[in-house]
Amino acid sequence: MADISGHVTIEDVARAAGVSVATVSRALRGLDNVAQSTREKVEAVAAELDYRANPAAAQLATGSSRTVLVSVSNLAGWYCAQVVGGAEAVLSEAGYETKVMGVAGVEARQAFVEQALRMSKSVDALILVDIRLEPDETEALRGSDIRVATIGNAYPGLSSVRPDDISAARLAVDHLLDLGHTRIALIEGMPEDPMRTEVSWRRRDGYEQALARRQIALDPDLLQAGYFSIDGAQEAMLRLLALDEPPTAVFAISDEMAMGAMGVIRESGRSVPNEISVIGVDDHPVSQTVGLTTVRQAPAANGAIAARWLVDDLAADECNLYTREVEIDLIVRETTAPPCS
Amino acid sequence: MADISGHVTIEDVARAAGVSVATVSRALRGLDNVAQSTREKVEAVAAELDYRANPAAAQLATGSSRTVLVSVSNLAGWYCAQVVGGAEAVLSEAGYETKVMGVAGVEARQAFVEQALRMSKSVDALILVDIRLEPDETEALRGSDIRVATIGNAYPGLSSVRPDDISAARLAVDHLLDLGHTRIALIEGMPEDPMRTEVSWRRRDGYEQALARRQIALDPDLLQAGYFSIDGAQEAMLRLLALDEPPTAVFAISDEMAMGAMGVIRESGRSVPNEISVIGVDDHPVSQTVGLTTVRQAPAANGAIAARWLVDDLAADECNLYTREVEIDLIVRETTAPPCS
DNA sequence: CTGAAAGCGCTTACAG
DNA sequence: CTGAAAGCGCTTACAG
Repeated sequence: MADISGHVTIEDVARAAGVSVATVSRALRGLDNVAQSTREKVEAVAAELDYRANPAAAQLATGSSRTVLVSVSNLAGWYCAQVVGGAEAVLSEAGYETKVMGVAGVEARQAFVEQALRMSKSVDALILVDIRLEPDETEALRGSDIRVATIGNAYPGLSSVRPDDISAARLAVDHLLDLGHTRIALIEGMPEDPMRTEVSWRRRDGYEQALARRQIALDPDLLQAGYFSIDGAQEAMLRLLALDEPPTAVFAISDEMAMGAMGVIRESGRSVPNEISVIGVDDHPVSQTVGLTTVRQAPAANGAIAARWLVDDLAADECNLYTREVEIDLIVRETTAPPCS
Repeated sequence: MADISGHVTIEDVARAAGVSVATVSRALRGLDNVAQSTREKVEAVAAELDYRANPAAAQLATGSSRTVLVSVSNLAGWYCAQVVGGAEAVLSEAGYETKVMGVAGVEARQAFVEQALRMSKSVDALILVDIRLEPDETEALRGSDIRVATIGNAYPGLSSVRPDDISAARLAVDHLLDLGHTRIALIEGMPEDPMRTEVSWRRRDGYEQALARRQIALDPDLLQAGYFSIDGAQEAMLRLLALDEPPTAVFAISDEMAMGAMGVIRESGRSVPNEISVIGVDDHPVSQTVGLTTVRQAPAANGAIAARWLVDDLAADECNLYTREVEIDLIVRETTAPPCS
């Protein structure tokens, strides 16, 4: 911490140690063709001078930046923050730095691949979380020289990790069905393209499948968009309550939306779960405190998995295609109960 | 998106456009000493070749990386995620990339400044959120050539933005006092050093001041560490309920902790707010859904403010010292009421 | 085991 | 307005 020496270069170290810059470079990076005594001297001098290699120079020479970019749809949201946190932990552990980029809104989405490609020179790999890719974009990414892994969505030729969303949704809906509900609402993400994420429609698929198995007809009135936001879910719930025949249970595809819905239900004077059951997905940290029944997913672990793949491939100079579907569990708490009859 | 050309360099563009690399460099960066016709030709060629400047090379030549690092104590937590999100939005808007680094745990904390300094060559500025600095570390940072801004804490010679935590805490406690409570518990962050953040003790100061003004003696039993986590707060609440004379109100210095406490209170069969009032700070998105009374702070805005300072200074090639204390508001909802007597 | 030298892809005085 | 050339600070064959 002592020296604040503006700019100590490898040359300064070489001079002070009485060796060539090549030797300094080798010694400091731990290459094995360096005499032990030389290495020690170089290390001592480097430490004394408080030398730190300039990564830009190293990158220019080697072509590797030792940083990975994680692009997320909503940097500040719980889900994305978890993924970023999980990824960053393994990356920094492995000696990589992590860059983040938020891709919010349609315009950002449009420019995204272009921007990612531009950054491809300053990044060794890319983790894409919950960003929907068009086929030509998938193609462009696959053709570029950076490795990519996606979380939440899966595309041909790209590594991906995601929960089995269809099963997750069926688990939730079956739970409600088992309790005796038949009028089950779905609060989903985006109603339709262009930002609509795969997660949303996969969970809807699960919802539809679960109902179909029990011969329950789909009622379009019970499908409401909540846009993955609390506000959106609150409005969706308001619409559901205004129905001639409101649902007796609601499945929201995120815990935050489930909590938003619960708030609205209670404000309307109805009780959860006695009059309306609510179930979410995530197992958000506060869900436990409000007793929300949910389907757990562990986004931090997903981020860590993707980061691990990338780091391993980078270290081995390989480029494998990995895919992983992670398990989900139903966590029954106090917001679900049989319908009151 | 067409070309996946592994490596188009400035030289390729120069050759194709029939000019020198110097001219390409000037034209593409919009410098003004370039003939309009030349610029157009160069731009056309660059676009056709899908050329993107290698940032590492630019950085080596200019010394600037156009990226800023934001270091946070808990990347995955709501508060930090908000700050990062707010900062990233203004940074990317201004053409900067953002790196993140989690500094969790004591070991990471120890190595932190060293690491930040090492990264100082690949970063133009640093935003430090809720990381406690020792005087010599502050000194080292101030002496380095990167600009730094801190959020949550303030240090001599470094720019900082933070809420007026003392007032925030007083606002919360006064609210409880005004309702008639006198036995008010505090669930704080870390009980003591080394990771204890300034926020925690500032809010405790506010708590103590508010009580002192009303001549209410401090009861050490009512002070419990919640470690800024839900689990921690739940345990703290359990200890409070086990007291011979439990509190009639609790002030938790974060909403998540407040919600954790609420859960425990309700599980114990007591009602909120009838038997025990609860107030938090943050205005976390789900707080609204559970009706939690709180003191609002806007971490995303703080991140944006700090980022804006840095970007402006960088653009103007200045290095100003900014400080800002942001306003906080009391949001009264349904978890606070007069004590039952 | 070590050094001299070329090269990575830009930017920026310096001439013209 | 434009070009030739030096330089940014590393790494890596290539010799020895």
